[in-house]
Amino acid sequence: MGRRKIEMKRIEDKSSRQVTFSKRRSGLIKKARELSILCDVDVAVLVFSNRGRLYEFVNSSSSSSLSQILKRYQDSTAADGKASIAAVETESSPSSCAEVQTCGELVKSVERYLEGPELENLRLEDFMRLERQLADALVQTRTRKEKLLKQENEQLKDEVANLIGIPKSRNHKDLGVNNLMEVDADRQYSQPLRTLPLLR
Amino acid sequence: MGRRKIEMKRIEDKSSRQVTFSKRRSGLIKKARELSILCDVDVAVLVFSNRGRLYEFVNSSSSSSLSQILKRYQDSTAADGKASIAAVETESSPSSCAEVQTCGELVKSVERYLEGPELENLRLEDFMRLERQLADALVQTRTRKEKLLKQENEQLKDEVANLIGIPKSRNHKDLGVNNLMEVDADRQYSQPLRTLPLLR
DNA sequence: CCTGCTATGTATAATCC
DNA sequence: TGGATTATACATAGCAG
Repeated sequence: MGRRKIEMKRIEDKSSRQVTFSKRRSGLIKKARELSILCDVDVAVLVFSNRGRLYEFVNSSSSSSLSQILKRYQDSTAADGKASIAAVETESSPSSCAEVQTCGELVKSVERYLEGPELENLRLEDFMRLERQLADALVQTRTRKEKLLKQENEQLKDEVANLIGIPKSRNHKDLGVNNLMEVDADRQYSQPLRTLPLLR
Repeated sequence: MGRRKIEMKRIEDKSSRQVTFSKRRSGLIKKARELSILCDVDVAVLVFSNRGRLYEFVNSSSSSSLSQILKRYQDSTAADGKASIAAVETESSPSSCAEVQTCGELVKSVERYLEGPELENLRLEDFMRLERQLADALVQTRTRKEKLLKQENEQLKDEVANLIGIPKSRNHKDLGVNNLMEVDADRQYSQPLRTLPLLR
């Protein structure tokens, strides 16, 4: 991009490194702005100079959570290098869904193949393994999903049966229906039937 | 930068907006990587697609506080319903393999949906999402795998052509073959042909 | 929907002031 | 040290398969 091609390694000359930093930094931020505008997406760029100065770009329409995080980061660095930010406790959901946890574990181990430090270059072998694991995980997910859909369908059927089959008959029947409705609400099911087309 | 200059405003055509997003996103991340290397500084780029997917670049030598913040950010976004899926372009293998790294992070964030603390009871919705993510990851993995197989096949063909087509003719031809072998070794291909049956 | 190609528009390394 | 200039390398918009 300049008079001649440069090697992709740290520029040793301090002066030209500084010049390049300045030029490329503004170039990067310009690109980020263009991307966010052209494609209507949220983009954030953070550049930390060696002297600790932070240059950033965050498009304005960006979700508040992002800017909050960045703000929090700035605050924390301004105040104290580490510490101060509330740690997010990660605690897996205890019981239920053995299949799911299996799936999660599968996925976890698959992840290691791709991100493990020992793999400088990813090998074909790893992709073969990954493919199998993902396929398995997918099957398990589909199984679980279908089970949920089935449960839901049965509940809905009961509900319909109650509403249509025995209309306005007894009060305690209506009570039963209401209970089912409550279950649905608890589980936060939404637009259940619209999901069916995605099954396969 | 293309056949003609484009206006700096949202690209209305959905298809070309998607294409531009893909191209410019990778361009931006490439620039970020170059800046971090050439100038020896910490750089982070976060891009959120409209579908909620997160593509990011963070140079590996980045100060722990930065990566911690970003990691924490990922967790927080994974936790809320909006589902930003992390697709990290990690430093590990410098060039190439964007797809793979994307896949790895995809898998990682999918895992969060299953193990995240905020999900007391897993919802149908989550399984729908998970299914899609796994399917995507699977497709990406297959794509990458097939690409590797293709490359490898061509190299092997060349090699065979050199060995059979021009047997024992010239020394510098043999040298050519050796070079190809070295490429194979570099990329750590292993047991190539045994993988074929699993292709589909 | 991708993948690849090519003509062009941009970014920028080197240079000059 | 900080711009301005220029020759090149690079990124990418529009197409084609």
